[in-house]
Amino acid sequence: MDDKTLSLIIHGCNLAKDLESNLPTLSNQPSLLINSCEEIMNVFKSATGRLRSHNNPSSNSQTTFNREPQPSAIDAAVQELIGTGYTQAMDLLQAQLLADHDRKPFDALVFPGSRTTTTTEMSGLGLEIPVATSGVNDGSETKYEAAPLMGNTEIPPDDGYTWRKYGQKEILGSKFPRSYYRCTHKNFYGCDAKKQVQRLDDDPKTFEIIYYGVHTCHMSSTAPSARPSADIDREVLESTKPSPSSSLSIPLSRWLSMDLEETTSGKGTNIPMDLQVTTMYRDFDMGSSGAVVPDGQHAAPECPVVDLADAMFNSRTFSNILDFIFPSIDEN
DNA sequence: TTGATTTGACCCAA
DNA sequence: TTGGGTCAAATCAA
Repeated sequence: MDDKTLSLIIHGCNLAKDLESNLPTLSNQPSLLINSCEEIMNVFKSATGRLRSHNNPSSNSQTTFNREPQPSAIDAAVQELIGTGYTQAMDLLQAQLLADHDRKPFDALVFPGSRTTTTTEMSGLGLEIPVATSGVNDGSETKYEAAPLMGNTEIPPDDGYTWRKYGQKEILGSKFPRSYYRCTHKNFYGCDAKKQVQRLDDDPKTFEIIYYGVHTCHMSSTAPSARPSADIDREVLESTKPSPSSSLSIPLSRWLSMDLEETTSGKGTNIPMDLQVTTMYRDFDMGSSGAVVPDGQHAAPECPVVDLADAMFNSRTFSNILDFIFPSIDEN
């Protein structure tokens, strides 16, 4: 797979993520929604076309696709992407691209201090790949997260918890003010979790989020709403039939991912549902931009669209889903 | 009406 | 004294 194909796939994922984050505002603008969906479909269509043509380099026709894989280091990474997990495969892809080509596929942005790295710019398309990393300090945990590319870029990305802003201060030597948040349920459940959010001086598109304390609100049997969506999903998936009219607020794409998960598990994969769910959260724990929750609490994945992609990529019926979404590729 | 945000004031540690 | 964290009244929005 060449860089452009990789760029297309990542671009599609980012577009889907942007669409998800702007669903509340776009829900009453069907024409914009249609345009966004079509754009995403076109990107993935181009990517699948390139992937299939790449698998058949001997063919002169671009309308006939050889489904037999042509093994290579990069193709192996693609297979990994489809077969196991998005995050792991992206790591593998990056490592192999670094090894195969004498250049960096992504520009690594190294933050000061003890933090690790995050990837940002994809060559060619100017794509941003927010990969949050964290460092643990004295009882606090620091996380770096990219600002939304669309919509209100002033607010930090949702991490699955509900926060109430209680202060904002100009910080000496910093260009941007620091915002102070506490858990919405502090008063009712005594939840002492707090966080401080501040934009980086040298990268205004990145938030530095410092978490203090542990969420105790979701431990109360009477406090369901503050729990991260990961926990909510786990329970919903374990129930027999989730209902979108539940009082719990779950983003549309998460329901989509659930439906896909149910669909794939019921259509021939022998993987138990519980194992599949575990795999999905394991993948989130291993990287990407999942929320970091102090003291080992389960992080709430905040990329529901990646959830969807993960469900697709983890599915053995992935190609069937693609055929369903992009039927014209084979028809042409 | 209720809950969230804003913002100036207050408190405290260095 | 100063800077950072928090409080709380005023304001805003759903």
